[in-house]
Amino acid sequence: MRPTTKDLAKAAGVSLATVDRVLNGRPGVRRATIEAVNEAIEKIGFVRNISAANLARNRIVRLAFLLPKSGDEFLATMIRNIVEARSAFETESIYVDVRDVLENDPHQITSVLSALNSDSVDGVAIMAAESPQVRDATMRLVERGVHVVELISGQPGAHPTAFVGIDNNRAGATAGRLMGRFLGHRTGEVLVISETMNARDSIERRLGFDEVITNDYPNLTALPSMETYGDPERARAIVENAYRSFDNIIGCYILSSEARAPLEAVAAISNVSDQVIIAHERTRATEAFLRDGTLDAVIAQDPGHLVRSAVRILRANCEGRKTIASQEQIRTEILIEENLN
Amino acid sequence: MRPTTKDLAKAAGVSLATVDRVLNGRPGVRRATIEAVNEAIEKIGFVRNISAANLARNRIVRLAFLLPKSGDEFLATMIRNIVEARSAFETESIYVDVRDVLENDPHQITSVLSALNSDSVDGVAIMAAESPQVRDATMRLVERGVHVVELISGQPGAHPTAFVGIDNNRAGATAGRLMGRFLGHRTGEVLVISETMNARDSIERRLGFDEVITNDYPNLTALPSMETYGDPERARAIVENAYRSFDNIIGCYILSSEARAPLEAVAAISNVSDQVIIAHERTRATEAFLRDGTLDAVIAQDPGHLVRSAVRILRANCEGRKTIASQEQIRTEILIEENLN
DNA sequence: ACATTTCTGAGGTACGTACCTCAAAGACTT
DNA sequence: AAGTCTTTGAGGTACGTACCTCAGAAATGT
Repeated sequence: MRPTTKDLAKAAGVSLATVDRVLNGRPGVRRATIEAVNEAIEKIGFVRNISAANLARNRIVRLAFLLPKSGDEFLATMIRNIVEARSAFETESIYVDVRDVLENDPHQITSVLSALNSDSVDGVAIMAAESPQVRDATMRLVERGVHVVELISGQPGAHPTAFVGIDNNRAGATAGRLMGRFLGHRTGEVLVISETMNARDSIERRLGFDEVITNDYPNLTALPSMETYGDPERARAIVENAYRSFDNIIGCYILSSEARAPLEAVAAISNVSDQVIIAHERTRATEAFLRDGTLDAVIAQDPGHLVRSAVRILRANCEGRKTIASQEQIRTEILIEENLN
Repeated sequence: MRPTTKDLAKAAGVSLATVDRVLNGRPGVRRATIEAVNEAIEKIGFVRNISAANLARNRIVRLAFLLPKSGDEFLATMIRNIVEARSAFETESIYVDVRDVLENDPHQITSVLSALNSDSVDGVAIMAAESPQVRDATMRLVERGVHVVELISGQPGAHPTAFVGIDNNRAGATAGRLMGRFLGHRTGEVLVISETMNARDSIERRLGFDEVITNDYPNLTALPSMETYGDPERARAIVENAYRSFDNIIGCYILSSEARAPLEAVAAISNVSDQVIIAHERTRATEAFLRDGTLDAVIAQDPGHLVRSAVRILRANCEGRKTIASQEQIRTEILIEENLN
């Protein structure tokens, strides 16, 4: 049978109260006694019974996801994953709340963050474009005792908080490699479309993409990033303009998570079967485009994994536990038609 | 505050004892009463406190992994993942045992399975080549009250047991598509190397591969499968023979999980940079070959995910719970150098 | 109306840990 | 040696569920 605190007390030659003080880091125990208890823990292989601890603590974990407010299909998928997993979380006394934050408004994000404190929430997963204000507000939130993970796009600088997401430089490089290999020896231009190049993740993807193309594929010319600002009209306009200006576009890399509008514009204006088109994130739209051959590959991260990973990390932080590192590594997935499931 | 069984009893207008009978499926409750309790559960949103339940039950879950005994690096990785996750499992009162089963010996596997019963183990994850004997033994094991999942390669036929692994047909098709796209318009032969073509997974991969090559790449000829029988000497011999017999080999697909020996043979005999080489499973060897450019792509399934998924499913089965389906879907991953983490 | 069976209630103990109080032992200071 | 401060022990209650017993109520059959 698994040893209990009682066994531990006996093994360490101390009382239950002292064992309790050591286990829960309470004051008033001599260093020598603490060490004796720790040695006994090693010796008898004591492992805290989490069920009993949770029950005794009667503690719940309150988490919040702060997500941009946008019609983005990828975001909708994220939210769906959170909602789907919610009942499973509640089973473990984890209550997850989703809050919309205005997109691209550091001021509003900051005010939301400032309103949070450890009385109302134990952990927060933040998905926000980088900005000094957001970063500072995050720091202060951490100082107020709230655990934080950064989701998908991290804030720059020294990180006291965990990051949950893929390495965007690597993701861009992956896209670049596939573009180069799928195009073979063909010579021409590659269109690069982004919602905005102000976001850290877009910049990193672009850098990774360019590095591969520049180094290994002299036959390809990656055009300057064109920004849609999330506007389908504008997307269509810049795509039309691009295909008018360049007469040998043989590839297209859409590096933001909302691929639908740019893809539809490209499909409407050019012959997609002559081009290699690569986008990001698995959504209903990108899946459909993969299946009908419009898209050649999708670089994706699993939203369900992102959500569960963020929750696991926050919970572990709240309870002072460690996580299985390999389980929290978000993979940069390559999707083609054949491996959709 | 979260409602407890006491609240539930009050809401349903019955006693705690009756609530307990309903919740744990004990006999001696009228149908009408059961329904009243279930309605009250819905109404007040009662969720069983798992911590308390586990504590009260004081029940542990004993699981066993039955794995082939082989020097296979992929298997070693699997075992490493099990061992690494073990302490995290023990935290949740799950005890995992790993047992070696002789490879390719249905008789021995069957005798091991026959020796198992619900007194010594609650759930078993089996990884074994298909055979009628193993299948029957599995069925009998299930009848003795032991939960079973089939790992990586499932037994054919009607499945009362869960399967944890990828769709090998899809995996083969994925390899075929990448082979075709990476080779572009080049014309030539593609070598296909397998440890054995008796295993279900190998056959399925081959079928998926051929379907894509045959339908979409008339410029490519997939050669008949060559079997190494796990013998490096033999691997070298058949590879040498292949490159002597065919003078225009431009691709190589290694479809079994042990890619090292065939890869080394191919690298020693031919010029790998002129060929597209695709293998399965992420191991130290395939990672190194991806990094040095020998391998062009790897089709993989995450061993850590396999292990955790098998354990989660078995545990849920033991406790009569459901799992989050999407979490247990093992992805067919495409790995190139750029997305190795 | 009776006996019999089925159903329900009341009450208890147990699981292992957290957290509390109070007393007492020990260490240290002057 | 007396006083103060630190450390330890003993004992308690609480968390929410599982599982047990036994008595009594309700439904069923004759």
